[in-house]
Amino acid sequence: MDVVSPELNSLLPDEIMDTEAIEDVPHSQTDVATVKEEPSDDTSVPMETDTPVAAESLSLSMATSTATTKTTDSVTGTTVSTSGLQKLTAPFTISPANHQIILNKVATEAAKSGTPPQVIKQEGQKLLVTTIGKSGQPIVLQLPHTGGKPGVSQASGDVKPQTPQFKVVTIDGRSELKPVVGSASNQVTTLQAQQLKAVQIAKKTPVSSAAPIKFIITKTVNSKGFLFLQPFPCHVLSGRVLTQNSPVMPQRTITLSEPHSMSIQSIPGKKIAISPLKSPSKVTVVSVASPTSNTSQKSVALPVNVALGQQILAVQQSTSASPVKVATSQTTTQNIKPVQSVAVGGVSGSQFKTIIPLATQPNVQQIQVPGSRFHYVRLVTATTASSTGQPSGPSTTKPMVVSTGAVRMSVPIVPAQTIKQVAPKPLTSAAQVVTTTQTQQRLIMPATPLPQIQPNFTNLPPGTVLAPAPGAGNVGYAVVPAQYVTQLQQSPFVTLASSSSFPAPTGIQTQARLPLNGLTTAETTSRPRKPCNCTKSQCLKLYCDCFANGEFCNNCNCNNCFNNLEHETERQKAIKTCLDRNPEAFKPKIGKGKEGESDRRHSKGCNCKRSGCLKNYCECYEAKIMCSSICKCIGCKNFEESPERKTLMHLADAAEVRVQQQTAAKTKLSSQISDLLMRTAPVISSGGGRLPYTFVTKEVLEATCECLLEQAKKAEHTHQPQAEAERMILEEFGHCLMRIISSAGKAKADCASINC
DNA sequence: GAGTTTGAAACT
DNA sequence: CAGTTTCAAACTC
Repeated sequence: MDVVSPELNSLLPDEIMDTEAIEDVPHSQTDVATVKEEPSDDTSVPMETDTPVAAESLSLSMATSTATTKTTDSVTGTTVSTSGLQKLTAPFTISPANHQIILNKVATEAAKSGTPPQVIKQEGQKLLVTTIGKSGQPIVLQLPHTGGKPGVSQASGDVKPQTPQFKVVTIDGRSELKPVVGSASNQVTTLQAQQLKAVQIAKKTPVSSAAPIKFIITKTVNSKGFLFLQPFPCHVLSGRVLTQNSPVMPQRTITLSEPHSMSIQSIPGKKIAISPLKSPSKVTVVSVASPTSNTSQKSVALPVNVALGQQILAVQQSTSASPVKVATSQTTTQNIKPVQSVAVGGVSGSQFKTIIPLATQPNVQQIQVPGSRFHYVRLVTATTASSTGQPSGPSTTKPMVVSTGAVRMSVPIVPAQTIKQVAPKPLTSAAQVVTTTQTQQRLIMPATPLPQIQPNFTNLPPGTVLAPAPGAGNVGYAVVPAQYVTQLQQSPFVTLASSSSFPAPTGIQTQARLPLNGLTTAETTSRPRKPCNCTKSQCLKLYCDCFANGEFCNNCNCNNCFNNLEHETERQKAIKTCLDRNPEAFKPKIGKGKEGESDRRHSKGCNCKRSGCLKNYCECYEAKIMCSSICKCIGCKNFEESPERKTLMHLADAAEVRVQQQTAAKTKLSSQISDLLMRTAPVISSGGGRLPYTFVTKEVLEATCECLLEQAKKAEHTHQPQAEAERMILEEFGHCLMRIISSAGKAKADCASINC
């Protein structure tokens, strides 16, 4: 699996327009995203795995949401409609191999495939989703200009679907494209701080076990169109996500209530739970359908709270290699399976729906990002069970492999519940998630088969992401550290899907470092955690700081480490054990005070006996907080009036100041050097010749000195004051330098002309 | 870098 | 819940 790059968010338009009409786009379209054709052996219609009969649609509706994206997949083709797309600048690539959608894939990749690169552009809002035609013809979905201004919100409550302007285009120029079914109701409401964008792509349930792929992406954008990746706050989820799968039930509904803008993604037939993370974090959820599942998926209800400005990405993948189709909940000329729907903010409608079919391969590669905690994401295994779903339509049916770019979810996840329906529940203030500019991204990737362990989401480490375990109808969870996704940003070489035939999108490298919301990745990423040195705990006990902080071990010095995705099963068990022992084991020990840091205190208090609580053995002291009444320490010197503590603090402050000064000095020096190099660089590059100072030969130097001496004599003869004399000399020196530089330039020009 | 100290976590 | 053991980080030399 490929990880979505941070720019994926940027790709999402602020506004998405629904389109019902399909327009053919010339093959020469330059703005089209590259689509890779995926040969589909499966002539049968790819359908959702979880629901045999009814297609599932996921819809997210938020009072504050401003953008809506909808994707529909009909038997004959795949249709994606989006609304509010504003910023689509990154290439969007679909990889046939894994049925994955790759976002931000480098253009070179597309070029390699021999297909024209697909680019989603914000301006034209042309491309949203591409599918690969069965015939090998890529399909390009194109969105016409909405005319709406980005960031412009419509009056809340406006559920009036916009006119579908979404275009589906095949590379070969044929209009075989699938009718855009189901008009996405586009509801735009005024965003207080951010705008929500959700894109949902629903796919019809495959008749055969062939891989139905569903892909849901929701995205939240602030008023500036920036996407924020933020850790999940450990808040209670008030909303519920309902993903129950029933052959009888045509639709699945996930309801999310959020007072603020939010985005939610749900995957039909799969369960996705997003657990609360650190407040500013965002979560990306990717669910993968199990290849072997042939039965209806278990219904799961997930209460979900979406934080303001947070973004959620849910990706559902079917394991089968069959072509993926996207179908909207609305009727189309073609058979469409029921789709799961997710309603947010109590607003009904298909708004903010994004379903993206993904490759079914559950390959997972460990990606770790320092500093963050687990994201709790509950992934629902898509069942590939043979469903009553309509057989694949005409030859136009196109298998689709999609890997999406990074998705952000800022939704605390409540323990999943088996609920068929979730009533829209307005988010309470308590459920609010604070949105920050943090750019961390979360990715949920397929996990190895997991035992039926359903950790208490409320107690999971912040930032944990649960990935579905492949299996028939089984819902597995893979707890993925929030850093997982972030690491992708930092480590472009890491791919989520090892099996993916696609090379890791190189675009992630550069894109990952692109400033998001004015902050660079480095700025927004917490500092790397110290590597652990565990030898006996397998990094699966709280002794291990990595594990205790909900992180995978990365670049650690540990031995026999099980704190990675390769040992997800063991890891899950360990987490469960810890939670059984202490439900708050993964919660931060240092609780934030109500008012500032002064109120911060250790949740349990320390038990120091010999350190006087003035060494880092003491967790209170280590956290730079004073011991409190709940501490059981002996001989504590870590209190306000403690002279020892003050002395240590002063020393520490002084040391810190020195370090900062040194750092600042180094930074300044480095900057100066860089600036100098930058100034000289043009000379080098332009002329390719010698630098000006290389012309300062001995003769030139002597001549310069003579000029300066002459100037000094002149000042002396004219009885100029010393200051004036110095000024004259310096001025002359400046002239000399200018002449040297000028001569150097001329010499280079002459040389260049001669060479020519 | 090796050894010691320390206190949280785990265990009984 | 208390006592003991285990463990890895912090610390010292």
